[in-house]
Amino acid sequence: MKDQYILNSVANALQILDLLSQQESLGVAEISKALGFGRASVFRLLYTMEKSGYVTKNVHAKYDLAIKFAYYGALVVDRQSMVQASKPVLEKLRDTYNETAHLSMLTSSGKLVFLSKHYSGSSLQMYSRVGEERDSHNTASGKVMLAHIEQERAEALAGGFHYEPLTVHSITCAEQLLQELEQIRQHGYAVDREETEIGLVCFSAPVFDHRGECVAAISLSGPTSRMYGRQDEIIQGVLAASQAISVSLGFGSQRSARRA
Amino acid sequence: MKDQYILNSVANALQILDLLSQQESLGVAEISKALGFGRASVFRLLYTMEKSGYVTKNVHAKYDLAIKFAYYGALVVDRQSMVQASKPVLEKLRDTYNETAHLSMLTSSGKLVFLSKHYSGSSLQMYSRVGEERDSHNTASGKVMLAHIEQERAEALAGGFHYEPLTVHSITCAEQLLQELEQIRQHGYAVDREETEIGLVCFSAPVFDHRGECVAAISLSGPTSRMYGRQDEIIQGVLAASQAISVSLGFGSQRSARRA
DNA sequence: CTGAGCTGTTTCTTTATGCGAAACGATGTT
DNA sequence: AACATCGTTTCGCATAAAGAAACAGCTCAG
Repeated sequence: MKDQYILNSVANALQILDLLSQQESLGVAEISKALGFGRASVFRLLYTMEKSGYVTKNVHAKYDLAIKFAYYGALVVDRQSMVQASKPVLEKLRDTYNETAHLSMLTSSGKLVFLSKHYSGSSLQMYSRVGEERDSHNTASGKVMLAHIEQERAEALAGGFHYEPLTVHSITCAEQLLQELEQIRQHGYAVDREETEIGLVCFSAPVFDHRGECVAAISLSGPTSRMYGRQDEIIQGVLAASQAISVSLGFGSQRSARRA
Repeated sequence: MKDQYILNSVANALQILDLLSQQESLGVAEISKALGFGRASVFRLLYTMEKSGYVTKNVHAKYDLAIKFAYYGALVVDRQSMVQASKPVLEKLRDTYNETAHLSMLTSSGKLVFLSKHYSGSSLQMYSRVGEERDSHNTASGKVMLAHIEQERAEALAGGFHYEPLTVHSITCAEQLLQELEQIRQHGYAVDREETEIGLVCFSAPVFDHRGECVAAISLSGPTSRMYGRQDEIIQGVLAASQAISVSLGFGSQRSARRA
């Protein structure tokens, strides 16, 4: 009895979808080998998912994720109220500094996920795509979110992270992370100083909803050369933007319980 | 024995996802009522899908599609080679006429789906979102695609459509549709003259890949007032754009078998 | 305060269903 | 022509999914 409520076939089907997200155009046998399910089972799983419109079979009997994912994906993103609320503010932020602006939130597993991206005109800019997940502990927005959720949850998450140093500036342990979270709370913003990639700097500030909960974070990202020279100015801009979004979500209109 | 290869639990799970796409924040009991499954079964299905990251449970034990859909959706769209190839061309087309440009393709069930949308700056523009599906028989791009796939498949699809007239200009039967497809093949482009909505006009042309297959269609949409005045000019622009995209997909580089 | 009527979760039992093994037919390769 | 490998189909058995019903927690009305 591994997990008493897991439905085997459903979990297997979803595993196939995950596999198809990593690699396109897979056949029955390939999936069978990769996941260790019988060929017949894989066939039936794919057959069911094709009839339901979640995968498509091409002429060579290779399978792919269906375009339905694009539609559902767009729905999911649009339903996050902060995406709508942040759009004009982030566009203005992007235009003011001509750097890429993001809106992000935490997943239930404590990773950071991008909800929207507003491209700078520059040809040198951060790679990312909406829906993508990153480690929270080496991104500015991830650290901002961790700093503003319940302390005990943040500590639990921090204890579970995998601190692989990506650059010489990376955070290497939970203690270091928790210490920085304290500073972030004091300053009201977070910085990623080339912690994931040399040359990439990122400033981030929290977004609060009507209950005073931190539900998202915004960030402005760009290359070292362009970011450090006008650091103070940019931080002020990011902070102002985050506050504007919070207000449009109803923050401060009631007596919102702000955490210490 | 309805469909011998359908896996019940998998199909049920996917039905729940479809339901969650229509309505957000549903509880176990609500889903149970809507789909006619037992409460226990719904709970187990949702439990499995949550562990696999396809749905999220919020604090009130209400379920929603997870953000994973956004990521997978972006992957699916990006993998369609014509999305990349068409981007610069469609941006230029949009800028030239300041109207909304779309790239679309047919689904396996013969509906039209939007692969990319390039917004015009105008405040009056067509509503649509990437991934959304429309009936093929009353959209310009749908008709273009039908006109350029295998004749017998087009006829089979045309016979299966549901011809509900949306405006006085709508196509009302398969014969009328097939007749128009013939004209579209002769002219090389299709027009939607307020067939879905009074006031909305749309011009579309086919995109061919390296084998000479019609794999997509592009379109330019706008209000009657702005479209009809420069009709000929716009049609030329759309045709030129579609040919440019076809060429960048390798059309014409080999001896591509063009259909009659 | 209490009881009715909702939840979501858990347990249990029975049956149907999903599973693997193996045969089949079609393709393509050596 | 023999072989390998693919997707599909069949079959029988053990398992796992489904439903009924008990349970616990909640809200609300009287």
